[in-house]
Amino acid sequence: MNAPPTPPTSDRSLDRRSEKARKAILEAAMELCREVGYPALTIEGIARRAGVGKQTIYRWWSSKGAVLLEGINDLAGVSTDFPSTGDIAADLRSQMSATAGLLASELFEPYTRGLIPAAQNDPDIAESLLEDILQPRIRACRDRLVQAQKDGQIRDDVDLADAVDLLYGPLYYRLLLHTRPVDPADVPRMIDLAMQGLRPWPHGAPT
Amino acid sequence: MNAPPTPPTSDRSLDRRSEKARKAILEAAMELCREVGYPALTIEGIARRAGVGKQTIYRWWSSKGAVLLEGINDLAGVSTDFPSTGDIAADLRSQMSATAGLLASELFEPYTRGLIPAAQNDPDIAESLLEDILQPRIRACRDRLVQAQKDGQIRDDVDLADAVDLLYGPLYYRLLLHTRPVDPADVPRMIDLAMQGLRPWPHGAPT
Amino acid sequence: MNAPPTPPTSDRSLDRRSEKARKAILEAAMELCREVGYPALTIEGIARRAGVGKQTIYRWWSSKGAVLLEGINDLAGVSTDFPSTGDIAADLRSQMSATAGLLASELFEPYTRGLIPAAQNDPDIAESLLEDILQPRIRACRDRLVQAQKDGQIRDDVDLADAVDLLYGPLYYRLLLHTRPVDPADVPRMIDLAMQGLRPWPHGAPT
Amino acid sequence: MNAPPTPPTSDRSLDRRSEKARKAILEAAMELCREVGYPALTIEGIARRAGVGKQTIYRWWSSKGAVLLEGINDLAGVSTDFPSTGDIAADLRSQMSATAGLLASELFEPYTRGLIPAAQNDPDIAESLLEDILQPRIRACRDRLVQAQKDGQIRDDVDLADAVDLLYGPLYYRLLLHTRPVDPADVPRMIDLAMQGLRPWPHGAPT
DNA sequence: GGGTAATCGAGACGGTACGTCTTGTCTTAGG
DNA sequence: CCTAAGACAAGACGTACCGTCTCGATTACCC
Repeated sequence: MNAPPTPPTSDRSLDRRSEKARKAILEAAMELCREVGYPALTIEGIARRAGVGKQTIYRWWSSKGAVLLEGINDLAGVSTDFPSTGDIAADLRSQMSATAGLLASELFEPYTRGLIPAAQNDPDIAESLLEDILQPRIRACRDRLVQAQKDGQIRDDVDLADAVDLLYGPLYYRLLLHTRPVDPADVPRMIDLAMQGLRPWPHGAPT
Repeated sequence: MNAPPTPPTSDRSLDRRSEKARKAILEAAMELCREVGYPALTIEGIARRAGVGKQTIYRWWSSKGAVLLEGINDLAGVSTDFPSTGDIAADLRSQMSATAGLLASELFEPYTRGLIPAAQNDPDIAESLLEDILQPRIRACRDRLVQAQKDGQIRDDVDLADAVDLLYGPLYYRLLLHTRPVDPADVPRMIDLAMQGLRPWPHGAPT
Repeated sequence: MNAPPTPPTSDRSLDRRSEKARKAILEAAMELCREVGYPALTIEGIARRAGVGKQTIYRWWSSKGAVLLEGINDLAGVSTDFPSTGDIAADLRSQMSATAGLLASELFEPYTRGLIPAAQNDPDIAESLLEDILQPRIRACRDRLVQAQKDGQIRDDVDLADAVDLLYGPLYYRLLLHTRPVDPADVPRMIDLAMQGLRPWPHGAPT
Repeated sequence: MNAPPTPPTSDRSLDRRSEKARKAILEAAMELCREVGYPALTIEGIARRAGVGKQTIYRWWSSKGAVLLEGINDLAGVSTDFPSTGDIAADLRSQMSATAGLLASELFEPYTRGLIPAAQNDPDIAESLLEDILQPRIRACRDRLVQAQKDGQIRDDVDLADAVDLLYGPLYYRLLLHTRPVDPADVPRMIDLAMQGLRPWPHGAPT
């Protein structure tokens, strides 16, 4: 789906695409999504703000969601690596606090307000979102958990995909259902909880 | 926000509102949202399918999201009570499996595809969704956890709001980010994980 | 068409129609037509301004044109009589100057802006307008012309229906085509012209 | 007001306007006005029949009246010239009979039923109607009358604007007030009347 | 270093939906 | 039974965008 928008890694000297227009479009889309929200975000509006013809957008992207996706990608950059100090709890704390900070930042509103909603109704967006944005980060986390399990810091019988869900789930739950705002300060407490569990002691010991 | 749609319990003799139209609208909206998705859901389309004038929708609801909200509310009914057998893990399993089943059911697609996305961009929807749909269920869960804590089945120092996030987070994470489909069969495993935590017993046992 | 709106001559004590509502409606309609023009005149608007239910209008009149018709009728009153001093030119001058004054008056805008236009597209309005408003006045003029012809002040071979057209035509021509505003001061000149004709002398006499 | 609808004489290479759409719109509007009348004439209806988006109408015209105006203009064409045989009465007869024929023709119903009524309530329409349709014809008539006056066929003291009113007034009077249908056969009689006047020859003069 | 082909800004086009307004009918209370 | 009030199905209003299309005017490649 995202094929035409040649990624920066490919040979840009072979296409006549205007990098200036591309940047103006992504920036305009991100700004507008923050200002007016995703439903009111409009291809015409993006073109107007970017000083670009509508066709230039339609030529390279298939929907406003696809534009935002590329915008977020540019924004999120490549930092998918996970710290590895040897202490899994500490590493989770540092990485996930940063993540929580990003999710709560207004810079990432197009992600929350636009992409995740769009993904619920557009399989192409859903796939790109998962593949391009989420999976690299999930994989990085998972790799770190594998190491932690080898190090004996995580029980051997724990399915690490489940572990990722347990760690990141609460973050997105608060982000998307608005029960409580996402707050990096809460992250360490939640990590402790996930590590220790709710149960008072090993297995059903004394009353 | 949901004030005008007087619930059937209030004095309908002073209310000239047509119950027939109301039902036709809610049903049409839910159907259409499932069929064409939330972005393509249209007030005009709802009116057409319901055999109703557009004004009749605008008179009582402020947006397509508000219509869906009432539709989901009718659908979800009043069953917010939580089982209480004395075994918290068993109770969570039975309740949360049911919840996972609903979330995965296509009947609830308007909730996933429509309401949660809409809530990201419309504070009124967000508030009603939280107040009318989520909070009653969260409260019910929380009350059960309070009991469990009293019974010594949950550590005393656990913040129960955190506990709710830890339990329900993974469900919504999978639902909305599409990393893995929501599956009731996975629920017991996730509950065990949340109860026990990731960490191996500190040299045998905890406190 | 105008049957239900019982004329003031019939027994109003036998119907339960509210005279208060009737007057309020007529007045509101005339005012609004002057204020916003005929196309923007609305049954709802009339009802609102008159403090009356819409049904009360629909019960007694078939269209906004019919309301105006009755309003104009009330306004124009019964004075259809033509002066008869023995001098036809003088009588025409006095009568037609008054007519020109009325037509130019803003009180009669609903007639110009509403009824005459409406009559072009609604045969019922056209008929009532002709029968109730115009014909009585045309007849009065014609009767006076008959007398003048008997008195030798008008050629015997003149068709008096043509004469009426010749006299009143220029008035309505200016009124409705807006070539020049209707001005009572111009009336005597036009009457002289109609009486004398354009031709320099009897029949082609000297150069 | 008629500025945007660039006439075919101007530089169409800079004008991206679709001539096909323009023609379809004018034709549809004229047809519909004849079929359903002016009040029931609708921009949506015109667009539907013309197979055109509504915006394409709103882009170039300000109201349904403006569309009809252009349609009538296309229809009436450029034939504003007046015959000049030397006999003013004969020339008036030939020209005004033709005019009466047009006014009575159903082709011109949009003019009678639509434009003239619209002009009563819309100053823009009134101005364009006068400027684009009426004045050229009035001027042509007037010029012919000037010649006739020079030729001694019209009294020197006659104001020729008055003369035009006297000649055309009766036509429009019958057309718009529906006292009698407009009939080209009546034209010569009315012209004779206007030329000779109503008054008997001063002391019995003519034949 | 001109030819040429794709891209650019611009914006008209046929459409669909918006949210508002009015239509004419119907129902409800109150006098 | 008439009234004021106002809900109802219907549909037009004028506006905003959709996604496609056609214009010249760059622009940057290739020969």
